[in-house]
Amino acid sequence: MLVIKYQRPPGTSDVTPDEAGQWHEIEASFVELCRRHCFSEVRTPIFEDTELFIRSVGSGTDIVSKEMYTFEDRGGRSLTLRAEGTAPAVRAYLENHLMQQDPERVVKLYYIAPIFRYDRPQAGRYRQHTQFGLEAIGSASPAVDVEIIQTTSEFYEAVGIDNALLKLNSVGCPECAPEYVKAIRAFTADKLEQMCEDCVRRYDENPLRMIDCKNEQCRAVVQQGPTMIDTLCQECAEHFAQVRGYLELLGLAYELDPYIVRGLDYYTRTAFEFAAEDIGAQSSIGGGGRYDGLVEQMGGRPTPGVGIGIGVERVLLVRQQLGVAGAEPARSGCFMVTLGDAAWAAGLKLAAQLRGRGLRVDVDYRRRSMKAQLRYADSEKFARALIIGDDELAKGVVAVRDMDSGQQEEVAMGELPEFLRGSTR
RNA sequence: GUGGGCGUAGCUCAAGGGUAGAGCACUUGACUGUGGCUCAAGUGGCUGGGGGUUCGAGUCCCCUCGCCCACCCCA
Repeated sequence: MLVIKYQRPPGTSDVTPDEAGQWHEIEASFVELCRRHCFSEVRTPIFEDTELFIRSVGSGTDIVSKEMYTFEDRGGRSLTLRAEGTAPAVRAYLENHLMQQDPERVVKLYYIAPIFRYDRPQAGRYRQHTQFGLEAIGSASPAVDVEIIQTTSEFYEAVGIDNALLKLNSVGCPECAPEYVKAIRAFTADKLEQMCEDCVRRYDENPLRMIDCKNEQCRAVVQQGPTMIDTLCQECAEHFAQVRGYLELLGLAYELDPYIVRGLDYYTRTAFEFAAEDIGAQSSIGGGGRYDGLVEQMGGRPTPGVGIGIGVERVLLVRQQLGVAGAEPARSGCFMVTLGDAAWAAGLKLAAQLRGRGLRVDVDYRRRSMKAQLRYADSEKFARALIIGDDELAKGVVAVRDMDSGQQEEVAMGELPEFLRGSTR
């Protein structure tokens, strides 16, 4: 075997020509939905000031404490490869004054961006992955939460995913969230001996993590206890009720899941996640929520916001699992089949001319036999073979062969662009 | 970061101490200028890498790299 000297870094992947079509397909679906819903694209640098992520995501989170790709540049700045999509979008919102002096303007942004996290790779989890993201900054209206959810839901449907399950929760605000922490601590205090080691540790360090523990015994305990929804303050409870009302108004199905905890500190109120089955342990194909304190925390005026990140590689996994992977590419374009040196030269010239007219044309640089050229034209799904040999040259024609039907006719060389126009891209 | 499984041809997989194989794909031919079907032949391997045991190692042992699965975490 070929000795391969260099390999991709762990947890990264190449999108090969075979797969690129699928990427284009789902990117096009996403962009089209963003257009309909009036989200505008924002493109931010692939790295940011390290502090941006620490301050927004939270220094205690796994992302910040052990998953960031952080490095120092030659000027001594600490930079970090984009670990998350929301913080850079909010930074760009503030830095470019996208609110245009109207702090209540609803700024709807989308991005398609690689995200980097140092983690142990496994199916559906990579060190570089791609997120399609939506952010709506400037409004606290629960209808905005629902538009984010709706747009995402429409996206899944557009790319053939019909089994995405929306899980919904509210994590409250800085007023009421601590109440829940107190409540769950109080409830579990005398039940720790029934719970796993991790949860005993979490009791002190991060009690919220106890509620999404997968251990069955822990679940049994937690399910008897209070839920976040029970301890919401009146404003948060009202907001959440309205989110649910809008979801119902728009006919969006969801499942209440009081055990969703988001791993980033900036989330407030609405938290949601889209889950798909059968792609392994990493079943979340999109997740997000509201972040009403983030803009202010990053130096802006108090401004509410809500957004989502969609895991593109996981979307592709689900499509593969469901068998909806891209349609067979239709036959297209022309393959130039030439015999002999004079025909080869004429073919090159003709190919250039046809490409100038917008047609897709390739030639056989290997100068192989006619049989080999036709076999190649067939296997590469060309719609037409343009055959030129001494006979055709003498008559000033090209034999145009339809690769589906096998029908062939001679067309005068000068009339070829006209003949092919529209019929063969 | 912890535990477990797996790395053999471009792809999917055989061979479990004694000459590395099959199917598909690719190339060529049967068909002197006509693809898809059929038949035949051919190209293609330092068996992931390094070390060890042995007369002899895909095969046994150690190290290493990578992939997969679970934990954890997240999209």
